[in-house]
Amino acid sequence: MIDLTRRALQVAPELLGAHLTSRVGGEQVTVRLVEVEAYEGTDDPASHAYRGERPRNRVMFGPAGHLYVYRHMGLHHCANLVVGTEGTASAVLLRAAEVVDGADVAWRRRLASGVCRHERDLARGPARLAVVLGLTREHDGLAVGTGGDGLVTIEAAPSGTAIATGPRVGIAGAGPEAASWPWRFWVVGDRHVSATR
DNA sequence: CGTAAGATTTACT
DNA sequence: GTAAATCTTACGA
Repeated sequence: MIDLTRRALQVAPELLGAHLTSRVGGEQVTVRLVEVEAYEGTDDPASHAYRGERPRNRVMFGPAGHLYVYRHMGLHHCANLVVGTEGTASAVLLRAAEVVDGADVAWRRRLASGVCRHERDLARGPARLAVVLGLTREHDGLAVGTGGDGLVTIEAAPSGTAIATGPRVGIAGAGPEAASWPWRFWVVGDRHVSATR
């Protein structure tokens, strides 16, 4: 199993290929993570925790293994897995995944709050992934189980997944330096990785 | 208290 | 390719 008490930069690549199961809302969906980004808290200009603890981001300052879910652009939700030790505000943004179980539920949720044509786009992008998993602000702070128990659980990937790295997406406003750091990780060649504009 | 900008997605020209 | 949707948080006055 993955040790979530290390910093995001170290945990993020290990989450690729891992299976995440959500039983939120009484329905089960399992995805295989194919794209994530690391955010390092108060030292990272692109992190929501950069300017210190706030009501919205307080979960990131807590212990590892909890969800940080935020609302973005009024309409969307994005989910992070809080890692690191208490007080570091380290987190990993879940950007894209492949649905491996509960596809019927995933399709229903996506079509209910938007449009989706291809299986490839089911969970391709952080907000889409949150929809598929049924996660909203209500689930901010929810504990993530690592032993198969809980509303949301995560299961380590078999090792050997080929990984690529690159700059994070959509953080130009945080400055050119942070925007250049290769803190985005994805599975090489996987079609479910999100498109970058 | 008012305003600006945002870890995005979708629709339209 | 470009813009609109939509609302919360954050920051300045």
